[in-house]
Amino acid sequence: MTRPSDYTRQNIVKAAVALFAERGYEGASIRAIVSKAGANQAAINYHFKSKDGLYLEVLKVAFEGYTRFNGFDPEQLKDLPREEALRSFVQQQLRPLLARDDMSRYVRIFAWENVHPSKVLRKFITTNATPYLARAAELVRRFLPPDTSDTDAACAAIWLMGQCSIFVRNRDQFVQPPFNLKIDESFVEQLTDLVCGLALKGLARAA
Amino acid sequence: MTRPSDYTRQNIVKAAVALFAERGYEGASIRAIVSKAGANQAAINYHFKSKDGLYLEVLKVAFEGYTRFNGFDPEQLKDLPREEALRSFVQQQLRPLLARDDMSRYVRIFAWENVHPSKVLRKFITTNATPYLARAAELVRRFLPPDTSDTDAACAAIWLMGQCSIFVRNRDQFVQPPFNLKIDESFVEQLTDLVCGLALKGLARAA
DNA sequence: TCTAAATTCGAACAAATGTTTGAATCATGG
DNA sequence: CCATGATTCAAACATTTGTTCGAATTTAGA
Repeated sequence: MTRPSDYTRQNIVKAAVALFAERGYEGASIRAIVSKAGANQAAINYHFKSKDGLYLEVLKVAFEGYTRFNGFDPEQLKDLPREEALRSFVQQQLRPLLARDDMSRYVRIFAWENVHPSKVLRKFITTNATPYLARAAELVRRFLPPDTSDTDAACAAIWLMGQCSIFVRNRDQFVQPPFNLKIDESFVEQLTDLVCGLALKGLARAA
Repeated sequence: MTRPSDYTRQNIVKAAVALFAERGYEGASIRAIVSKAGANQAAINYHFKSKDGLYLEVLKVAFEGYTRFNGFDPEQLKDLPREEALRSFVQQQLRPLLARDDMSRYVRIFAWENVHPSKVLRKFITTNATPYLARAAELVRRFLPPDTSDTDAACAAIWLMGQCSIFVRNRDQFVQPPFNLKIDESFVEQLTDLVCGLALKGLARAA
């Protein structure tokens, strides 16, 4: 592809990521997006065929960026002692708290998708979340009795992720009053210790 | 007020609750709402002044219904042993899983508000969530060392609520494939045991 | 340099949105 | 029964929405 057209294309995607994250799919108009991108209105339909097409591209970018940043390597975790593997997992789950703007925008886009899943991502989740959850369940299972049912293991994995996601999801609200949490590296480290310690001991005692 | 006008008013609110829950504030058009309510389009502006006014009314109804159903009595919990108080709290947090349609709609409306807080609810939260979190922190504090900081206690309370909210929030997704959880009374009871047991042991060991 | 394709641009389109209007209908108290 | 206010209704309003169009401009290869 040519250089200048790629430039406006990237600009549009970048602006779209910001606006979709801030206002959701329906709340972000293409006029607002092209305005922020400094591009023409018809450029969206030219480059992405439609608003849906742009959104799909944004979802790809967000998912790719998120997994590359946050993705945990199941093979790597398998070689670690279960306690260290758990801590590594929790650490990765909490990592977006410290991430720069792009990452928090990706998180927000997925939060939107969570309350109103698009048909596009629904399939996406069905094929991608399953192995992800399965790996998390496998990790948790190392702490549970051998005869634990698949449902119980899945629930335990969800339970573990919930402990992290509530902080990641509501990060922006916790920073403001009345909570006033100062989210820096030291806080996240502290939080990792807290979550990890509590979850670990809970799991260990359950075993 | 007169009887018939109250009837259409209630119909509109009921339809609005359903549609705001399903599609969010912007996704639910007033034409769709009045159509579902079997009312005239101008009725919304007549009864609620504007779409914003209707939404504010819906938020009131949702919050009132939610707290009446889910609200926990701090005085009552104080008299219980800390383990029973914790279990009661978890039980209340998970209760919406079993609730009938109205309650799950309220939960969904708050989920929308969570990704995109309206100015209306932002103040609302600031004044209402604070005491709620404070009470939860107080409950959790009974398991923590006496010198635990306020921030740590608040984090522990958030941590506890996160374990429940992930199930309540994503209830609809967990029912469908690939998760296929069967959410009935026995499951919720089981889940309460799981969450409560894991959290309890985690907290107890931390103390 | 010249040509053909790729890209940008402003304008217009149809559809959907929240709101307002004024007449019609209803309920209610004198 | 009648008159006054409350309520409903269909229609139209002004905006905003996503999309399409054709001409203008830019880019890249011969």
